[in-house]
Amino acid sequence: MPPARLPPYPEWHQSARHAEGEDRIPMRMAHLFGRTLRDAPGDAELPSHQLLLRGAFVRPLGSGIFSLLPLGWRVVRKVEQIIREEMDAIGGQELYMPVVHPADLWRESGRYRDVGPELTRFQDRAERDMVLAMTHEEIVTDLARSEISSYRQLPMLVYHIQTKWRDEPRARGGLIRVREFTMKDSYSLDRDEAGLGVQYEAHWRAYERIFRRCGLKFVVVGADTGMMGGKSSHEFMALSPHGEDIILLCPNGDYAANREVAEFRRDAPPAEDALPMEEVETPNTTTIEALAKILDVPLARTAKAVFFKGGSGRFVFVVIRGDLEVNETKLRKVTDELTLVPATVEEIRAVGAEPGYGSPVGVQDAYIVADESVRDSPNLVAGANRVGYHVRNVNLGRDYQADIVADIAAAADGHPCPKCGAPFVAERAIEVGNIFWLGTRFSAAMGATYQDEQGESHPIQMGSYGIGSGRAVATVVEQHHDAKGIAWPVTIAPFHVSLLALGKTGDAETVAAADALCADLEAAGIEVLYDDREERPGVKFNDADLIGCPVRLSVSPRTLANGQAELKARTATEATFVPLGEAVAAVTAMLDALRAELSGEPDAADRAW
RNA sequence: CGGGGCGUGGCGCAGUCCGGUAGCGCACCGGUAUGGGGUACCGGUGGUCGGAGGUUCGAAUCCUCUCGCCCCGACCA
Repeated sequence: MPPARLPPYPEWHQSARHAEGEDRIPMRMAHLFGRTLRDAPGDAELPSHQLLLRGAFVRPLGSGIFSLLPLGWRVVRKVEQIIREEMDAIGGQELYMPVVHPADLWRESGRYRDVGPELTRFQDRAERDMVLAMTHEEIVTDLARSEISSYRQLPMLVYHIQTKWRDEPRARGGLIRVREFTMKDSYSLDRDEAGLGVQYEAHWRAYERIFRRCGLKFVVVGADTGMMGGKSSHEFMALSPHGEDIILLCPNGDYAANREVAEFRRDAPPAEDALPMEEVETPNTTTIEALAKILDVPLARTAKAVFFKGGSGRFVFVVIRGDLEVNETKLRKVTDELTLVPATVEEIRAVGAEPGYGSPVGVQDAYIVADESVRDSPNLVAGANRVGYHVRNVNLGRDYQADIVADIAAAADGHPCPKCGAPFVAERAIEVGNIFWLGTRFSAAMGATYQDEQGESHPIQMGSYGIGSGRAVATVVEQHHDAKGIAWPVTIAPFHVSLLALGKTGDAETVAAADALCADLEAAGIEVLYDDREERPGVKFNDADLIGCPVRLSVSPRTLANGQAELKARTATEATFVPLGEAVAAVTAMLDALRAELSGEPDAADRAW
């Protein structure tokens, strides 16, 4: 029966959750919303996914949709607070923008048409077209054109931390790739490219500080601009064997790039005189490897044909040297196709080619794209467009013409760095942040202009800069865990200290000592997760290791016999004992030492690139 | 979207091929002992087997349709 009215203060201030005399409620494990799991759900594969589920940080609601339980939400908020501090430090102003947008704004920018089904479109009750925000360039640009009119107002930097929705074709990897997610997006507004350059660099530095403060090891690489358009983009890639992206790193630090855009040095093979074409019989030889073997030539002396159907309907016929792979991102760019899908057998035959024996010689109604490698390599073996036959000594220019000759080859581990020639190291990585040089891509399309000193109007130079906070949290777990569980960097841990009351349940002396420690720690500004449950010590130790607070403090009849508490860092192998009266000071010192390693300043341990 | 796999108490799984009316471990509740690395034992609560339809005397098991989830690929600020 609900009360008719509240009893007078202070009685109502006390609840069943308050212990005698308490004026605030500690976070007791017995009342933590969300319980830890001994076994991870069977469909979780990544360490971060398993541990965040087992530790009661997140729960799935649907494919790529998660609830954040109290522990997980605390971590995310701490990451976001770090982001806020660093954004504010470079002049950012936080604001808030809607997640539902009128489609007309997206039509103005052109993205309503250009972006695929990952943009969710729907109609409201009045049958107006709407979209769910996957990012907010249109809204910022719309705000800018009404709020900004003079060069005197620039430069400007606004940012927001909000939910976005992208209907990914395939969510995967737990929190690494989700459909509903929170990200920080900032948008810079400048009068010219020089100003944009300053803000681009400021973000670069701020991002380095943010990720260092979160304890992430990362590298910055050049990247594709994708659906954002624009001129330049860098990605902040956290190294992880479970990363979706592959990045190529020069061991001398001269170059680092996402495989999607990575260039590599092409050493021109020795010149040869073009020899006459010569057809050879090659039965059952539909792969380049088989061809090289049967004719006993290196892969680099063969030309491979790869067939795509472009979004425009064009048949794209790619010729590349046999030892290289096609990079579809580069190919999309040079062909100006938004999408490329592998061509079907019927489509291939329709242009006069034969799957497995394809050659650009003699095909029709095809857009022929040749990689630089086939221009520079004479006398290659190509297909004969006829089952069971290939042709030796095929030469671009003499035997066929290409519509474009360009770099469309995928860089790979061991390829030479374009700057210094040293062999690349390929690493898997997770993209935790990116910065985009948009230029006037949106402002020109949407009419966001300012007037200069002469009264002339110019489009605003824009940049956009994103960090996925949930992905960053999962990535930290990928980099900071062991067989027992998570080991949070102190800067983003859900609580600073796991306080364990061990020994016989209800032992008055232990409970009193632990209660007192809890109150003293909290009074010192330390966040405590207090394990007061009626559980065996092993259960508490295992849960503390799983949840991963950076410091563990235990009291039990055994430690109290010496007037001590046991202190252990999550990552340490051995515990130490401290007198009860010095426990708070010892915990504070340990936390300070951990914080000192995560100041955001460059560290000698950071890798050169 | 193509290929593969899986949906049985909160979690992990068995049972499905060879229909007979649901089982094990963990968790949870009560109890006894224990009390520093997921302790032991006793006694319990909880599911009608993703959903719909069909075959059958009888369906978790067979058939049809459907929904959802995971993995690989395609795709992806």
